[in-house]
Amino acid sequence: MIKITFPDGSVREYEKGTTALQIAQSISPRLAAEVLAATINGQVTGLQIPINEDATLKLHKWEDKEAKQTFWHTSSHLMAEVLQEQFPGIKFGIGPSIENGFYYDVDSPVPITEADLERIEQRMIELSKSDEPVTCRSVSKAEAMETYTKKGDQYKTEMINDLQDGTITFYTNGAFTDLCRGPHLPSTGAIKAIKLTSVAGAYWRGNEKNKMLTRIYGITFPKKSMLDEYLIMLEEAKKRDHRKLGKELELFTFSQRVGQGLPLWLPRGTALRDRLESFLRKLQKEQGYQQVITPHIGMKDLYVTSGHYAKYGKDSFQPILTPDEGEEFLLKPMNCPHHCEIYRSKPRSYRELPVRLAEFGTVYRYEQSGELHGLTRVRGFTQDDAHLFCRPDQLKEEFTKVIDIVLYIFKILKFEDYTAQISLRDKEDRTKYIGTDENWERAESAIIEASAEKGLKTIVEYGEAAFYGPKLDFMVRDALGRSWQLGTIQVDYNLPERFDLTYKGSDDMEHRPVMIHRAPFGSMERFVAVLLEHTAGKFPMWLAPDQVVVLPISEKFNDYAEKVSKFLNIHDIRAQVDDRNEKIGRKIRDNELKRIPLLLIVGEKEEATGEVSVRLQGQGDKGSMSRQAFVGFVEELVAQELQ
RNA sequence: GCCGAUGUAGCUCAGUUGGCCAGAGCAGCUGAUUUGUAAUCAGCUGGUCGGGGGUUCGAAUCCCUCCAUCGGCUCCA
Repeated sequence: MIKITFPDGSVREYEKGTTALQIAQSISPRLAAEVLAATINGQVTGLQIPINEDATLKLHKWEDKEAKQTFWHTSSHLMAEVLQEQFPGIKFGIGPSIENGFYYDVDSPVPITEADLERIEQRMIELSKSDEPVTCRSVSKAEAMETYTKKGDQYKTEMINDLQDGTITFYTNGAFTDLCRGPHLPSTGAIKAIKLTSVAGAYWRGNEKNKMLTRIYGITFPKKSMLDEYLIMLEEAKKRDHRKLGKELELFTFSQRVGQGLPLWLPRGTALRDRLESFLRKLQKEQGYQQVITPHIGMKDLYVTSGHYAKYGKDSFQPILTPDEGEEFLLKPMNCPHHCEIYRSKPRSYRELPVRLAEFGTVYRYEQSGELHGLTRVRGFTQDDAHLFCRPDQLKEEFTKVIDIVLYIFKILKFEDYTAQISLRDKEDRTKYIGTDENWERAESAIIEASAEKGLKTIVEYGEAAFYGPKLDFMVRDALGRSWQLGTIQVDYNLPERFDLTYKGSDDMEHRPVMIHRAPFGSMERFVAVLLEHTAGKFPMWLAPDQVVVLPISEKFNDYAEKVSKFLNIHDIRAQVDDRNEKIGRKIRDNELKRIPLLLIVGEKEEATGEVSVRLQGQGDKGSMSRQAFVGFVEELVAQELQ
């Protein structure tokens, strides 16, 4: 007999070799029907695996991540079974579960296209109805190798090569057997709703030098209604796609003639961006930043000095040659070298540090064409950049103050779902990095401590640091669940060295300052994109390109509407008049769709009393008030938004 | 850059298997209407069917090529 300990602390005895599924059945048949995976002694495993010794056991229902992963992983095997049947000669790469569903990478002699997906889905449903058991078998490395060598499968044999003998298992569902670590569902019957979402190319093992395999994505659920819900959620998310909203709200556009990845900001988008910039400018001024302006190009030599040319020269727009002198210039891919030269423009004393140079600097990077994506990945963009040159002992404090700015922005704009990623050096390989161990340790601990003190939700990634220093990135998800880096704070020991930046210390000696790169928004483009999706285009009052639109009931009241609008403008409220010859209902509808936060309806009544009738976006009629009271109302709203 | 899909009016989209002067709704313009809280009515304008080349008596439709967009992969100072 073996003892099984449950999460609530209770212990039950079972016969040796009992499976988690049998244990679930012994507790209640209903539980057994709902449970999808188990964690045995901290290891996620399939319900069908016999337990041979005393163990702790946790059973997972759909709500648990472990259950979903198991469910989707089994789904990918079910899909593979169909693919093997319908595409003879097909070879399989890897087929894991992902955050939302699963995929399988395959190498098929016949191309698989989206047109095939529905047919594959149908067959998967058929197979799941027959509720095939999923069985596990341990095999020796030699046997595993032989199985796949016989098939001429270079992918699986390559994987087996990397595995330890004695740890290799095969999983079988129906006619399909796969090299797999598991875990899996006990049988495929639980997979009731299936949607194969897309086909895409993916390099074998993620290396672009390798062959490109076909990746088939899908998602499955235990119930049809859950799939329907998921698909509706996807539709909703698409409605907030910043590319769609940007077009609808006339914020930005692209032109093939101008070039791909080069956004054109329309008047309304520019108004929005201006508000964001002045908001940040004000915060920075409070923290002692100084605003600077630098040109859009710089001599190639500048980037050779900074080291960027060697590393990123091929990813930049190619050098511009002057017609006469034959000098080479680069469109600036970053602002740092220019700012370093500003630092160098005069001797610096320890007393004036930190020097904080800020610039909304537009930079150009030759991103790969396939990587461009709306406003989130472009070839020309404006960083809300600043470089802080400080003494090593000031590093942590400066770092903390930058975190404060980022957190303040997130708070004001109600970004609650973000994670802070701390990128540190690779633990094993320290040769990739420049700078002394002492400096690195100081910088890394400064970041870790500052993040902890600010109570950030952090994940630590080793080996993700830039070659010149560790960094802290703030990651936010877009409407479709894709993760984007917004704010970034990076420590840099490289550029001060390369540009020979110094300051005179209290000891009358020359010292090397530490540099912090930081961009709380990341870039104006990406930030506006994420903000658009976050707010679904309903910007807070203080940011909205148009805060108020005045709607006269008929043309007779255009003059009064104009008067109201002017009155509001004088009080720094962005207001316009919709004087189209349309019915009031029509004007309301159109302006609601444009996400105007406040609409003022004016007609005979209002003109007589000098009042305005107020409508809040999405909330309808709020009654009328005097013009002066309305100004107060707006000011109150804006003040609330900005705390 | 790579794999796959897509590209018809300013926007959203119809145009089955190649065959009358390429359509609709919205937007725009003109006129009527002068409106009280989410679409007033009528008329009109607007398209080298992404660009180029080819097949054919005939191409939005078939083929080639380039460009752009979308979904991924790789990359992201």
